[in-house]
Amino acid sequence: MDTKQRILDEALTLFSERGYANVFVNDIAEKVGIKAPSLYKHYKNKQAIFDAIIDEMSSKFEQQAQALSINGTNPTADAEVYRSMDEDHLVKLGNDLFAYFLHDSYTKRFRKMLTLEQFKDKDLARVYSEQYFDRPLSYQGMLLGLLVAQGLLVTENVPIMTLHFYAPIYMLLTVCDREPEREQEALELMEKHIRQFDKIYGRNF
Amino acid sequence: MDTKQRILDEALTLFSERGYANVFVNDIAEKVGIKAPSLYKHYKNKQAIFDAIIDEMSSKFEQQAQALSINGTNPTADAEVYRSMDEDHLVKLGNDLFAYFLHDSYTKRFRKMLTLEQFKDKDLARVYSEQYFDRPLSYQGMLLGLLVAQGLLVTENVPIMTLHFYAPIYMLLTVCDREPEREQEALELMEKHIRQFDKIYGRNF
DNA sequence: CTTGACAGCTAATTCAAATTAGCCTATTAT
DNA sequence: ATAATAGGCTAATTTGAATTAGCTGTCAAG
Repeated sequence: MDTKQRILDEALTLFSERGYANVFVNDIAEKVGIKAPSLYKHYKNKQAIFDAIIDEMSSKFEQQAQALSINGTNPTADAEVYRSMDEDHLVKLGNDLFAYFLHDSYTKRFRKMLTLEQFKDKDLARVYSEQYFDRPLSYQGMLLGLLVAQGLLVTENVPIMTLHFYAPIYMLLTVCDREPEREQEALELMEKHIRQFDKIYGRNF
Repeated sequence: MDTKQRILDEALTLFSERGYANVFVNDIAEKVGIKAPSLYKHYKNKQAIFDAIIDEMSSKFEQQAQALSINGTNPTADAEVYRSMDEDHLVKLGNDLFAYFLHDSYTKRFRKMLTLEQFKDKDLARVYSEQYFDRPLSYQGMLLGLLVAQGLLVTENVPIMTLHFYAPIYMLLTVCDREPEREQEALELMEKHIRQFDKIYGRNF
């Protein structure tokens, strides 16, 4: 990985741990293995590093949005995959989602960084909400909607059902971000949550 | 309010908007209407102001824990209140909870401040989780447990049901904290959430 | 082979923010 | 009445972090 990229990577790590203001260009340089002034060969200033991270993100999200969709271009094709969905499949879906959000290094660091910077301006607020509220609800709503269409889940209100599916996952995720030692506990709650979700919304027979 | 207290109050406001590191003692002094060096007559340094806020909080929470319990010392007395609980009562319970968390000035500023400082150290992480995860789940679990005992709600797993009740509320709250202009939208989702919650867990007849 | 751009370095420089020094006044307790 | 204290002020001082200046070696292109 070239220096320019390594700077972003190390900066992201530091920003996610301490927040922008508590990270010094010196810290970043040190992690990269160069001296602070050398950073300026690659980025105009500290803010430009931050901005580059946000930009890089935005494009990675585009890709990710595709990748998460198992067969992105054709939602009805996904339906095949879920035709035989049962509780264990749903648990797996939830666990995978949780594991991805929780352990994907890039995702995790970015989320933590945004958590610390979300109130700085409207743009960052927007990015956070998009990424961790609107988009997941919309994507999962689509998936769960397929299950409803299949008759595997029953509800009159898919968006609210989706909220019921996702909100606990989101909340447990934030717990793990701030207290990683509670991950096991969170995973157990996760599984119970999904099993109960399935019991509640599953076709009742 | 005396100066010492006003300092805490203005500092809390600023910390909640910008985070500790982005607030200068000068800013605090200005809001209070004194010069920066005068702050040091009241607090040893900037960190001591932050610490005092946290301490003050912790004690307010003690009180609050009592206040929230309608009849704190005697849970079974609460049961009376809820004997005739129906969907509209539940909506009101949720709305009140939401409105309190969202609009109580002190609570709101403190929550936002903690959001920005939660990764600084284990203590702060603990305080956040206690206040916005463990305690609400435990308290609401108690209340919802009463409704289950009354036969007004049905579940085999009260803690998970409580998660289903609270997690969406929490999530919508964080949305409003970062995008206050979405409050209306959040309130509507809130109400739908609770109505669906009631439909799901309510006795089915 | 030599030139220019790239990416590093050390040594300033700048600037802003926290804190301290030392003075003044008003209230309060003796 | 006066001495002590509390709480304010202005004017330093200190510190530390971001950035700039300007030098150097490397390597690829002509």
